[in-house]
Amino acid sequence: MAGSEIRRNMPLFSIGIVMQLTDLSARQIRYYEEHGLISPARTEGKKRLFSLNDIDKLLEIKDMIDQGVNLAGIKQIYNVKKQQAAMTADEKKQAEKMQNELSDAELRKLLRKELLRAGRFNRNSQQGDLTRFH
Amino acid sequence: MAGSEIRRNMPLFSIGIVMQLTDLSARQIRYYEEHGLISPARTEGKKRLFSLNDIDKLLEIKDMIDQGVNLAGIKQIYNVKKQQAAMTADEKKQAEKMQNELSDAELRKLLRKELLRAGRFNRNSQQGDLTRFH
DNA sequence: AATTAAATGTTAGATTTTCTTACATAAAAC
DNA sequence: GTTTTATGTAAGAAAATCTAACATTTAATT
Repeated sequence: MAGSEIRRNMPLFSIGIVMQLTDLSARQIRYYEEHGLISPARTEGKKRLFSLNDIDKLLEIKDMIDQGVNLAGIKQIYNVKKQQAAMTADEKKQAEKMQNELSDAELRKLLRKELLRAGRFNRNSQQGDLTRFH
Repeated sequence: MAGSEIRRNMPLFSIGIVMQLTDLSARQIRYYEEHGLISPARTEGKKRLFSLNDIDKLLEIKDMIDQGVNLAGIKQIYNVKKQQAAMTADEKKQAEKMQNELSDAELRKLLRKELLRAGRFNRNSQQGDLTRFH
């Protein structure tokens, strides 16, 4: 599953298509980029080109937005995910301990407010559903 | 495999991307369309939007061109394919018989000239290879 | 070999899409 | 009741694509 990652990161789609596929406005998509949630590639002429992964992520974001999570929350979630992905198995155990003890105050506040608001969360697979497209 | 057909026919790609993916010039792509080999969708503003199937077909065309088949030959090949696809099993038997007897002169000429020029043909799977992209 | 036809390149001007920036507004947070 | 957040909207510029025409090269025909 090495080549598949490349393929899913290949910049292929113009913003117009992504709008249709995600039902997001151009404004929304650019705003999410502005806040670092996605980083679509660019053509020489600076037009955005989105990958399948970008679209997946936008669908995830849309889901979270629909569930009332604000951008700050979404950012934190991605930060957490990223850290976890970068951690080896036993680093994770360490982190779990830390999480339960002295995680920084702001993160705790956010996580409590955004994530623990009912079990509406993790209900669905961590991944935006793009199976209908390819 | 019903939905997958829909997905593969979904108009998603601008001509710029298709150029990169196929290594064909815009002129070539438009020329092949002009001659009915592909029929990409259009945006409201008349810009072409290509599907995965369109791209596959262009890769097939490119292969055939590279092998020295001219557009007339490619057209015939698609005509034959299309007919075959539209035929039921026993219609096919019928057709095989006919093929071996009284196919029209021009088609014979073309097929002999273009198709039977060595076994360079059918060497590769009938399908443009797009696996690297999705 | 000369001529015609097929396939592609190139250019020009028009149109469409996307870009950035700025201001406007509704909803949410404080 | 302000501020902040998320999104809408508009304007002007830049990029990508469009069609149509003519130019060039390669292949086929006579």
